[in-house]
Amino acid sequence: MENSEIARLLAETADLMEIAGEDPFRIRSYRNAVSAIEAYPEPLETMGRQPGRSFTEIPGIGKGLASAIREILERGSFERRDEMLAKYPPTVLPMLRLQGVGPKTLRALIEHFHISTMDDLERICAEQRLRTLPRMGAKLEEKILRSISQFRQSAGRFTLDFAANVVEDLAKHLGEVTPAGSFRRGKETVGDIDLLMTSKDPAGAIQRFVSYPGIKEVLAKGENKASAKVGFEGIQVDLRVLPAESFGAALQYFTGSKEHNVALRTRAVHRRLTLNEYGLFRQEGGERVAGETEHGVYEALGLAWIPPELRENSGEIEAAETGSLPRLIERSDIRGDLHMHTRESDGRATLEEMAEAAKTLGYQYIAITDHSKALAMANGLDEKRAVAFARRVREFNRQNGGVYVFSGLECDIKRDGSMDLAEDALAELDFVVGSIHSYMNMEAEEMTDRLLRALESPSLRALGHPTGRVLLHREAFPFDFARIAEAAAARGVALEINASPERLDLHAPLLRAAKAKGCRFVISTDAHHCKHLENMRFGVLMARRGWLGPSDVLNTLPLEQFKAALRIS
DNA sequence: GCCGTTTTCGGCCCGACTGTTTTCAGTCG
Repeated sequence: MENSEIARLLAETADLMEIAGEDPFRIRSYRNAVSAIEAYPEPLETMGRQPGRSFTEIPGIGKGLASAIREILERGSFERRDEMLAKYPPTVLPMLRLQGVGPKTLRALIEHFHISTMDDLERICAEQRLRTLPRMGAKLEEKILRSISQFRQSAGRFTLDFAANVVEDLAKHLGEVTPAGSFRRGKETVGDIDLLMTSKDPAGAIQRFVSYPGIKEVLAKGENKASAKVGFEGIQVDLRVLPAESFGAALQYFTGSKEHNVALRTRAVHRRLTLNEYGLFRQEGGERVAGETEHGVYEALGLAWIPPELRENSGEIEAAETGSLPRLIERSDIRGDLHMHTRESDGRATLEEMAEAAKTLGYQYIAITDHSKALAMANGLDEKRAVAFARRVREFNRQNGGVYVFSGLECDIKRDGSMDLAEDALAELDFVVGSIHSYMNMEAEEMTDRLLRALESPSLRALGHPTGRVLLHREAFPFDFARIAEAAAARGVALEINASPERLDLHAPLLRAAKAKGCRFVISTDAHHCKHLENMRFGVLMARRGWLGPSDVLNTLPLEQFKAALRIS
């Protein structure tokens, strides 16, 4: 069993305990354990088999949780979870994710209306019965209904990191598979996963697939194709086993997008060719022109091979025809990571651990950007602590020859657009990221003014997660993006591509718009522990979808050039 | 439930908004 699954069971139990109104400190311990386990580099299952070792080695895990973990590894659940599930069915849990619904409200709803699903809650709100409860009114009914509808829209979609884990696991089980579909295009959320492979023994490959232990339900099983729901969340995976001669055509076909494929097929027809998932053929005589490789298919259509991230029929075919496709940024171009948190605020690792992890990734530099004081819950830094931290970082760099650390801050942009910390304190820091974490329900005009004012701050280097969206959860807040991009370009403030798979903010259309306005970018992980640093790849995918090359992204610069860009000696 | 002790108990990040009230509980970050 994976660490993430153990963490999920504990988190679910903590949610249920919260609804039941149990001791908040005990619940906090569970939540601490969840993030400790998620961040833990070693599989607990392996660790549990090693004599002389105990889960209490992990900070945040004591005797009680260690025994719960042992129980989970033995039988897939533990006593307290079973108890809680006897009280409340797991179907109540998704309702906790709705805006305006917390554990207390949910408990009141369950007790008064005996609801157990989101459908029940929707009905209560639609019938305007929620308002019969104390302290609940029409506004909450509306808010919940809005939130339910948004939840429905995102249901059945998954974040990229989740899909990546499924793909990696399946690849271990199946051998060489090639993902296609929106996953291969690097779309920020995916609905299902398409996997392709070639094999001399298709039946054997299909059999291996349907016997994968993570499979929840086999939806279809044929000679060359099978579909199944995989994992607890039930993401659909389609596997296709193909003959080698049509692999490239199939890869092209199943990678899409639909719009891109329509344009390609039209192009083929103009050339008296026909393109399908089996290959590219002459209309007269049916002779195969291409199909073994994707490159061959594009070449036969008079096009350069198009990177999957660009295949949205938004100019890439024209560029491929004229040989003007951009040289896209790659993960190996990245020299540093400029947004991360440590224990100083709400991160889990120390500055030293982050620097070490960055070194392993081959980086030359990082910026530590903990939260500022407005995020009290994250133990954000005030002026005094920020300046002291900058001193500590300078000391670290003197003593340490490895990765160069820039002192930074993720400074809250307050309601009026001013910075959370005084400018003289910010001036002590090397790299200030400005981010909005509150008052996201402003009108567009007010929000635009707020961001414009923030961009006036002389210390600001980058605008963090600029639209504030959280995938599958919260929409971007409204503002005039074109004006902000123009102002950022004029002020020399970089726009962040936040690589956290929950955000992936900015996304492709905005990146292209911003690039056209002359903006520069940084790709940053917003890591809260060392493992998160690996999310850089998702940020790079986003940048590629936005047609960005290395010269558009500041953290491709080697250390000395980056310092020069910041005017740091 | 964890942790660290002033070591077997007592403390454990908190400030502000929202919608509902008419003084504040619950949510959010």
